Amino acid sequence: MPIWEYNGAMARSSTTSDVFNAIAETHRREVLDALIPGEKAVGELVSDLSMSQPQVSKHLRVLSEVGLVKCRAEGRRHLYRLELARLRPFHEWLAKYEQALNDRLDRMEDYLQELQQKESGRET
Amino acid sequence: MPIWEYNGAMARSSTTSDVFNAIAETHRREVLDALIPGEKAVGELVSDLSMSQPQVSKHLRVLSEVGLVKCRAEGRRHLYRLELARLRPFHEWLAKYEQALNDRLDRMEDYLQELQQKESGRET
DNA sequence: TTCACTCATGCCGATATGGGAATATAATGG
DNA sequence: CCATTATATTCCCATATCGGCATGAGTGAA
Repeated sequence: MPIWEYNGAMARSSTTSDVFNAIAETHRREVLDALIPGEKAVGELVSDLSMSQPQVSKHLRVLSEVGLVKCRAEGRRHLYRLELARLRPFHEWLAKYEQALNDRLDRMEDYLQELQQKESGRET
Repeated sequence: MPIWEYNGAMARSSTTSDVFNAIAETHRREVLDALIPGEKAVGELVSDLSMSQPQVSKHLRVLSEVGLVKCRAEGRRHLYRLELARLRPFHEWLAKYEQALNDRLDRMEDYLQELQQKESGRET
């Protein structure tokens, strides 16, 4: 279908280049977890987690595309390792909300202080 | 199709009760962002972000189901607010990796110290 | 009550995605 | 070169999900 006849119906925003989507899948998070102790070959992951080999490979590919893991070939084994730096977007996203929370608390504190000052002003 | 003839092909693990999946969608994260300043009605969200009303409502529903937002009815307006406490799963998940990172650094330090001791032992 | 307003749902089409099975590709050992 | 081991890729199906559109539901006002 030509793009100019585009219907308007489009599913999810064609992601998988997005860290948030990469970690959305339980199995993918399991793979990441399994890599915490350190570098592992695909086969090890397959037996550690109980997933099929193609399944693991595919998830590794997604994780790889978003940079959450890096691969190193050693002979015919492909060793994958975490790339923790790539969690940064997620970390920053989260931080934004903490910041917001703190700001709110600060404002509330200011408000309370203001109230107290008014109180003490009336008392003198 | 009867369940006992179940083929084996199953798409994603039927989520949407998973916080990680809830924030996987860009639009959903936009909704959350829009709520940072504070409680807002659906209509406000619709005009702030430029999304259709049903679209916003549906995303709010998902966010609601995983507890990331709470709703309060005021007349015919439905006011949604962030439920920051629900960000905790993210924190914990992230912490696991930061912990792992620190542990690795510690181990490396230990290793270096060990090396130094061996060195100094040989030097005496 | 009836109309207007605000939001939630249901239905539908298009698409993205995950998993299984089989197969291709790459590296190692004989 | 051939067999084996270790991964990656392809094909296919069932399902999940998104967005648009129309409609239903709840509340307030005339």
